[in-house]
Amino acid sequence: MVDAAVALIVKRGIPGMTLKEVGELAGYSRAMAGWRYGTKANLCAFVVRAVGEEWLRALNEAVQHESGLDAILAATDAHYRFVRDGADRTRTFYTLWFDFTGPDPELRQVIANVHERRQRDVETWIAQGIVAGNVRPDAEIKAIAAQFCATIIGIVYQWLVNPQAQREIKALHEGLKQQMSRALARAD
Amino acid sequence: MVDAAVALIVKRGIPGMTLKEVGELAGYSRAMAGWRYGTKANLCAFVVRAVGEEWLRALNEAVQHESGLDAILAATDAHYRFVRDGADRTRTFYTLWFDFTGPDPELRQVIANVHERRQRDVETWIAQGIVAGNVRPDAEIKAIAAQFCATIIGIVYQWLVNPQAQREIKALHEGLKQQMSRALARAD
DNA sequence: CGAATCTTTCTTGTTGCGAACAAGTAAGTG
DNA sequence: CACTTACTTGTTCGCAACAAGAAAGATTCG
Repeated sequence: MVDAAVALIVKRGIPGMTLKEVGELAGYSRAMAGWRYGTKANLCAFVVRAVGEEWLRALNEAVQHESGLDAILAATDAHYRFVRDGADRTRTFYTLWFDFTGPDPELRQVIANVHERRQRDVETWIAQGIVAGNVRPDAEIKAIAAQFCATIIGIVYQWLVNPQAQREIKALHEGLKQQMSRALARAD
Repeated sequence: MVDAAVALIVKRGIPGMTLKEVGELAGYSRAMAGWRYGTKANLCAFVVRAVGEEWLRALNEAVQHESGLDAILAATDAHYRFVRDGADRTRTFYTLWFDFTGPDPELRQVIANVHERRQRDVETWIAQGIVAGNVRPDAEIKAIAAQFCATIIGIVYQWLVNPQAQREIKALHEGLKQQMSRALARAD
């Protein structure tokens, strides 16, 4: 069911993903998706949560043994791979993510949660780096973490608008790594 | 008519902005908006172009006499004011902007244009700064400009999701200025 | 063990709303 | 009086949302 929704959103966008077709593509009847998820918004939220969990697991695995700047660099690389390899799911995830900026407070909450979790992870990495001594001690943790998350979102946006430009997406991730290095490296 | 569309999008999001209500809110009949713009997508594109032009004028005015790093800092400040003062129009602009990531190639073109124009402006500022000597000569113009634009978009995204956090939006703009200073300042 | 009921899972039927279009009307212009 | 422009009412089609039913187990009780 999630796969069907992903396929349709990638192909025709959110308005083009009809509950009818999701049901039929999954091998059921017209109203199946509507019955199981109640509303279209619910199905969307479910997809975001499903892919979000997947991504979080992949991220944890990639960063596991790192801390400080290294953790952030590893996370950036993992994000790039996520975009490159899981293109359809990642695209759907972020398409919905951007769509949830609307006025529905419940949907907003879904992304607010993922977003805060993400930002806190980054803050933790920086703080660990300070303790471990491989990050400059006067780094403004919250500000830099927020900057990192903002830039990731901006990069993803570019990719959504222009998926062909693989090369540029790669370059943007590299640029972000460089920027974080400048911001966090000890001035030894 | 544009005002009516803006008001409705701010209040209820894009799906909640119906052509019927736009027409009626503007003092006309049910089908007025549909008749004048043809389709809903057309009306949206029109609004984006209208607000985009407005913003470009304001930006030119703000940056006019600056170049190099100073131009970028002035542009960042202008963007923050745009968010702070023209909240409704700015919000609508970016709400549509994010929505146009869908599969409709014509709508994509609208943002691709604005986006490219923006990025080229930034590249020009940096190049001018190199010529004038107040930007380090080995700065990677395209990469840094792309980074700047990506971060702006990321910042706006945060604002769309959480409009209350004025303080944080301000901080993100300041952080961006700092980041650009680090990337462009001469290493004298 | 087997029949009756209950629950889960899915289907067809229906309603309401919005986008898009068609056909019309009422102004003003040449 | 033709003719254009600016707008309105009328209609169609598709989708989301809901309601009511059917079919296939699972559960309970004689």
